[in-house]
Amino acid sequence: MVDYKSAMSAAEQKCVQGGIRFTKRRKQVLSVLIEADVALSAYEIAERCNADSESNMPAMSVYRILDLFQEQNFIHKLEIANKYVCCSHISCSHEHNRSQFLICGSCRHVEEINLSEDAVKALQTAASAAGFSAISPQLEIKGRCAQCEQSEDQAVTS
Amino acid sequence: MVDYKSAMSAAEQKCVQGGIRFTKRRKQVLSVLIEADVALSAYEIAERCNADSESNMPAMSVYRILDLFQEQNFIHKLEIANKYVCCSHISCSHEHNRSQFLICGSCRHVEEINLSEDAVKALQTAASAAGFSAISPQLEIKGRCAQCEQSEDQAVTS
DNA sequence: GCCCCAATTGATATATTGTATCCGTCCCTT
DNA sequence: AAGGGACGGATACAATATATCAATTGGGGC
Repeated sequence: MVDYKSAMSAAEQKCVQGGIRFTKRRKQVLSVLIEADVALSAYEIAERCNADSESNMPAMSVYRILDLFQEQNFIHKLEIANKYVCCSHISCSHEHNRSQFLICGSCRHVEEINLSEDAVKALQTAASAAGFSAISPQLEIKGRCAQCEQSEDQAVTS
Repeated sequence: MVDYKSAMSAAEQKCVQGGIRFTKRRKQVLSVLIEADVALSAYEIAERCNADSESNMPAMSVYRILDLFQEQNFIHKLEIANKYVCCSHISCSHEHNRSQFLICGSCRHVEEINLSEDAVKALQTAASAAGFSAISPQLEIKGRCAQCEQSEDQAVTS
């Protein structure tokens, strides 16, 4: 995952540089995403914000903050799962424009992977041939995680 | 797109083989998807079914029929766009287990493409390394279509 | 032909995800 | 201190999807 302190301070720094406030609300949301070991929906984020404190985080605010964080490249939205994850490179200072996610079609478990340059180029070439000028640097691939594969095997053989 | 008559008769035949009825409702939904030149949401399908006839197609029925059609490989669900398209190989008799879609992040326009075997293999290899036994044969790639790219250029330069 | 059973559809409710809008508040700049 | 823009509160609502149970239909065996 991501180191909590370095991620939070990196985010704060980037906000300051961008003329954006790193408010209490925003800290809450980012904290939840950093500490989560799974992808979370907007409403799950709101729940977790409200779990241990008196704060009442409305889902509306979560969506607004998630939009902002996506613009700032702090997080990724997984559109196949309708869930959100902290960018694993949030504390890096260099640019990182590629990220690929494997999403289990059964349990929605998410893994971030790194594709080879060649694979990405092949995708881009195919896209260009179809008139798409650029593909998203973020790729979502649906599959089946090892655990779900195993439990299905058991179900079949039992 | 897909030839209407051959697609409908192929679907009917496959239903019979599978012990499934190819009912009026199901014909309606499949017709709409074959004749549509774009991906449609479930509620858009319901609207189109109800547009020109007295039939009152509830969204609930559309979802049920879409589920069935996905099992039968008549259609694909584009999870990034929450829309549905007719499988371009619905009238083929051979097996076809791969399909890849480009989805424009701006206008949600969809193109079906064919990736090279090598590209698919590269994806599968990366997935296996991350513990995913198999990736979905259906890949969705978000990008930007030529038209949206152009209109954004105009917006920037104007 | 008739009856039964399973598949299909109808009908209704509700969950989940996301957007629109308007206003109040807070903080920074001047 | 005042003006103004960024931020959040509150509310409503749109869009997508699932759950559940009852009614109907249609095909196969008698």
